[in-house]
Amino acid sequence: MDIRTLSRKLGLSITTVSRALGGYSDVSDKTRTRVEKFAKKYNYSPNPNASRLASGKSKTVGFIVPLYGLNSNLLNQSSFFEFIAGMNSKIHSEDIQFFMMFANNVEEEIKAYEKLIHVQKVDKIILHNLKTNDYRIKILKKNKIKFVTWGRTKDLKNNSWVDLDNEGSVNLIMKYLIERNHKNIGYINIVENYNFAFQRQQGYIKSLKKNKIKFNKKYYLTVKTEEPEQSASLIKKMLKKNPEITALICSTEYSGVGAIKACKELGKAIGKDISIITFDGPVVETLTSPALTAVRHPRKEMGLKALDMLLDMDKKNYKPQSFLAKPIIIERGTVHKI
Amino acid sequence: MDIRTLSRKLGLSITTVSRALGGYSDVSDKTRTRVEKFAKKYNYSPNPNASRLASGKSKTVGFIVPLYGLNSNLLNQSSFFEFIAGMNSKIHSEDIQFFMMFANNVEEEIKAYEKLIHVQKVDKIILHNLKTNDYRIKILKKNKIKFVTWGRTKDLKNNSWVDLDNEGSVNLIMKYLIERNHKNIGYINIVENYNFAFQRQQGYIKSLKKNKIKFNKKYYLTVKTEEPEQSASLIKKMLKKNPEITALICSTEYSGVGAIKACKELGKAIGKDISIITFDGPVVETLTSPALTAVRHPRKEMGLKALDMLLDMDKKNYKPQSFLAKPIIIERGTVHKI
DNA sequence: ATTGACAACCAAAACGTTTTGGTAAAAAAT
DNA sequence: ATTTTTTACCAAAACGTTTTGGTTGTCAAT
Repeated sequence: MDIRTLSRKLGLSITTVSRALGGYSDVSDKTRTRVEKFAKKYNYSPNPNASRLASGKSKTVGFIVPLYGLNSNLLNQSSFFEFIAGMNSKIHSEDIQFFMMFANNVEEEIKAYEKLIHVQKVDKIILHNLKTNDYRIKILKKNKIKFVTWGRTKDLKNNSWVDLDNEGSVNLIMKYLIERNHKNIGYINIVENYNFAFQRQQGYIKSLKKNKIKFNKKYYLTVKTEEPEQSASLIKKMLKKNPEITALICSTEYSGVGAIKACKELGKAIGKDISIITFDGPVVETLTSPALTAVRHPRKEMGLKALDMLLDMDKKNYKPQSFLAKPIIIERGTVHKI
Repeated sequence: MDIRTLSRKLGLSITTVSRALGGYSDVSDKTRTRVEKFAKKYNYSPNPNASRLASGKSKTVGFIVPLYGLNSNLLNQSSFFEFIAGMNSKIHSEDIQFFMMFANNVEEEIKAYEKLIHVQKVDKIILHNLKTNDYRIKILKKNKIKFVTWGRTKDLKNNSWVDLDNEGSVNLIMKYLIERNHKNIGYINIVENYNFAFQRQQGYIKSLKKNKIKFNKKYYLTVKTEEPEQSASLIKKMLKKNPEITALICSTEYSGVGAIKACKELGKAIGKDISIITFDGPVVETLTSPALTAVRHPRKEMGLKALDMLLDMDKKNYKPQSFLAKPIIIERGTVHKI
């Protein structure tokens, strides 16, 4: 069914049918509802290619997935695909399409953006993993392509972004632990030149202050790798020197695994003598024994919000927005009450 | 740059430019190379929407990701996204686009297929997770949409598919173990009503026969869940009753984790007294201690092949194809030589 | 010298929409 | 009663390609 035959059935012009379905005000309500009825009846939906061609709008959201450097392990991170699933869920209701490309190195990435912009003519892009002075920003601005970033950045003013609430999640954990009478709380972070790691460190320090607990640097350590072994040995040292520690917060699931190992080796009963709580790593959390109590971020929601913002940008009074994903705690029994 | 201005610069008609770039034979080689040169110089590439509209071909590959039932945990399975990355890599070279949708329940899935076919007018689809008497097959055949399946099925004759070589991978493992003088090899499978589990069981039995080792049903067990604990307790029992077992093959990374636990609890030195080898679970394998020796399937390649097949279907002499992904072993030290 | 085949090109139609620039009738303002 | 505005509609152009159905000129075969 195309618009021509539909308009004939209705006894209307193609124009009127198009404008009725497009929501224009120069169609009477009576006619509009009639058109909508017929469209539904005959299962009409505009040919997307014709529509995009005629309107000059591609209605395409671009998204490039880097698989190199810091992101070479990305396919193993389910959180990433939760975000994508969140964005994509908008397809069900909105007339948009996605153009996702994977890039195995910088050259491929640059070419991918070129393709997105000049061949596919996407009108919107979701950016993530921003670097300082990011080359992509220039390209996007030059081509006047709207974008939302996943992750905050100081480089950009007045842009829309979504991000994890890292400070908030540490706050949440601290509150959770302090309510259970923990005071000597250790934090195992990943090196702070990761943005999220820095934010979590800040959250830890601020939370302590708020609860009038002195920051003890002996309780705070950073690891460089994602290897559980490294964490394990550092944690073991920390716990040996500071046996008064009753709870450990681990910034990654890898250090969570390390923490379990360290505690076991020291003969500490997890969830009895010592508590462990970790950040979202859904695949790993339940494989440890005991399964890890963890903080979970609603990444699907984050993806959805990012797309909402992108779609909102077409509206007249659009103002930059931001969204912090609020975490929740999933209890599994590695945290005890004193 | 559009084709009109390009053709003017060349002093040729639009038709000739289009046909030159389209590879038609009614253009002289001289002209064709000239056209190609200019196209490159002026960075011309046809507007995809105009092209799709005029040709009546959407050049779109559809792919629906179920996130319910058996697949509710899919976003946590990196292997899945490796497959997608493999398919998508074709975007870099071919003039195609993907239309991926996530479905949270059957209703959404059905609607998603409708959308794919009637709104987006995809001309090709990759199907996976086939059920017997799958409703989707009927829809696709009715609408004459070409498809390739991920996973073999007996329901279909003469269709193209890609799949893991489950029997082959068990063969590979058995050979690997037997070369290291193992004879009493245990197998921890998941319940055999999963297709892949059945194929692996067959591989195990055939491999034993080929190597003239008697199948001992005491060495073979199946687990129902993905919980390591369940595997651990069953494996412990098995090893207690049959201490002569020197190697364990685990069909999932979850039972791999269980196996490690069981062996530790029995005081067996992994990689010394007993060997453990598991199937691909990249996130988990390296988190255990010791890290697990595992079999890895090239799922990216599988995705790529699936797309190759789909594209080949447009050719004249197309015949159904199939592709079995050949596994490799990643050594990490949980397998010893006797 | 005529015919047929072939090579190389092209004008115009087609694809299915949206948008532009109207018109006619009805309603409101003068 | 006339003019202006508003409402509700429409014909035709535009979007940028591909495809159809040619034409023209060259060369070989008759």
